Amino acid sequence: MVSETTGRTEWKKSSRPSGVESLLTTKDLAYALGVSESSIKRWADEGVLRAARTVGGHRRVPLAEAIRFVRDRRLALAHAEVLGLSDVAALRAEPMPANDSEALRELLLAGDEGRARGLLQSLFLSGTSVASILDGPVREALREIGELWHHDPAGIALEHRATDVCAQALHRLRSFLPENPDAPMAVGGSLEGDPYFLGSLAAATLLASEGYCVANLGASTPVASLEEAARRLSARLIWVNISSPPEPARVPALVAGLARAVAPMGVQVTVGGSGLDADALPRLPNLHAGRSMAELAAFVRGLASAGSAAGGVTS
Amino acid sequence: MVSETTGRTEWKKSSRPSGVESLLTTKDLAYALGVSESSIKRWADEGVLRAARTVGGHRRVPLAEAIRFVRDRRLALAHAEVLGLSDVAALRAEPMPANDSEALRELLLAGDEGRARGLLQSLFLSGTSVASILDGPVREALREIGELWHHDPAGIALEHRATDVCAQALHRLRSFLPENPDAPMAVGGSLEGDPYFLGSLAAATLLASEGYCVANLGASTPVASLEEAARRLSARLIWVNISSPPEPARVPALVAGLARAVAPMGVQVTVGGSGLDADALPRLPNLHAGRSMAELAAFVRGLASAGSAAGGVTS
DNA sequence: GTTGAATTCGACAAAATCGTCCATACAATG
DNA sequence: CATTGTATGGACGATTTTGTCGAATTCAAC
Repeated sequence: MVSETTGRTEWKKSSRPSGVESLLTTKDLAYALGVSESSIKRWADEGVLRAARTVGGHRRVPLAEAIRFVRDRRLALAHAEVLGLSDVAALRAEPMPANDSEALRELLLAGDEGRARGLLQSLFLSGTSVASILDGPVREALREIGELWHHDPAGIALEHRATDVCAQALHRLRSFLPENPDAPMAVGGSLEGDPYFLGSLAAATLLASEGYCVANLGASTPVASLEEAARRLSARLIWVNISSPPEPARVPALVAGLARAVAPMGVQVTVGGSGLDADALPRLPNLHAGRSMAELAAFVRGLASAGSAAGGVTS
Repeated sequence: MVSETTGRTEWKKSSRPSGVESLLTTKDLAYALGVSESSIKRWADEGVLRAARTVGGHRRVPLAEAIRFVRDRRLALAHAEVLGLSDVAALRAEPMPANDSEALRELLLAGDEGRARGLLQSLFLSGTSVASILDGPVREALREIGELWHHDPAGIALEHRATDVCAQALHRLRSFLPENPDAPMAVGGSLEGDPYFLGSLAAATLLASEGYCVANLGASTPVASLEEAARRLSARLIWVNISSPPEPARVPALVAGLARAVAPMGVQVTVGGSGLDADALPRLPNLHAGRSMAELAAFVRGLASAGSAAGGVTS
């Protein structure tokens, strides 16, 4: 079930351990089929769609009936992932994990690109913040996949494919975000020699969702290039993702040098990532470390608020 | 929904948040294409435009089918934004060099993400094959950008950003392609230690456009992982992208070993990329080198033809 | 249990689409 | 020039879908 206001995807848990049947509400089925709730109600009342009733009179459509209905009538699906995810749950004879992270991990391990994308997309469309999606399901699922299998070829294959699927999903999320060429500019990437591009892509997606105009330089970008790009594009913000730097000990000096170099331009530098030792960073007025996308989001919101109040940041 | 009087697209406020509907009504599609509803209805009834029906008989056109139709018939888009192609609409604003490669290069150098995406999308929509797009504008523009500036920080920044913009564009192109889970599977990536992901992404996009179900393992993937993924996913084809391998001399042995390992499964191995010395490869029945995406496309079409004619390849 | 927010119900009005028929435009042909 | 064939766009009542509202129900947290 997709909840619009709570912003979470919740799957019904059946009290019976066996023979569970997922029941769809009119809203969920309407969303999956791309029609209005009124139509679902009418079809159920006409009898063409067999719907059960709760004691209070609410319609509930068993998943199997929904699938039969779609197939019999040759209906097109607007959002197959709703039915699809439930389908996985039905096949496994147990509900999909209520936890979105577990659900995503299972889909990624199964190599189910479409439904994995669908899960992230439906989270986004149902109002979950990009920060929550990235800090939650995406980060968790990839961390677990990475940890469990980091040594053998099959594990590497799973991890690489999972990363690609997440990258696809993030690119599609970004295509839903409005673009504003007049928005303040942000530039970023991973440090030179750091091959992980997903952290930087995640930061780019987050900043785009926060209204920035984003230039992602991707993996293995020298700090000098970040500085140059920031200068040329008149960026207000630089993000640096640290995942697997070749020389962790040099990271603090590198980012500190970057922060000092761009300080005269009034540029803020934010650093984050799994490979970052935040405590090792020197304290500079325009250098900020964050452990999560939520923190990055909070920071840029703070910037925006200060800017709109004093006019200093956006000027 | 498209308002007739204002001529603008207005989204229902109570339904899901922003996003393009994946099922189009006749009115929406007519507005997007700048034709009458009657024409849409007629095309759908003739079968040249495959439309699903609602329970009550209203036509609904899946977005992917609408895009296929536009591409096949070389139709102009009057209001591309209705189809989620606002990048294409933005492209119309100002004149471009007649040469697509030059135009793309200029847009990438200017960091104009939107118009760069729009250019590639409009090439796709006007019927240009994915292979031609990749071998032409994308390859040319990136090659020139890479050659001109490969040493200084500004050049690296430009190249990284251009690569990211192209990656965005390819991901969006892929989102236009129909997905078929029953299609033959293809697996691929760049060799271990080779950090360039774009060549692999390009190959994945091309194969998707040729009807394959694609699993892209991305940059720096060990051959053992490619083999394992091919085995697990029952792939029919492996692509290997060679851009900047750490030890070029070992490449022939690596891919030859891969080809031999998967030969018993009847898997074909295709190798390509700017860093490949095709003549150094050993001759094996299931190992193929190609210099361009057009060659890769031709090869897989040959595979498909042979398979459908003799049943030997797909058996 | 009780409570409160979110969801769904039922019924109605409003809007969109259907199928069909016909007028127009244009090119090819005799 | 007249005729034929073909593709397009518009008009129409009938049907289907969608949006809206107060009241009732559900669900999770207390």
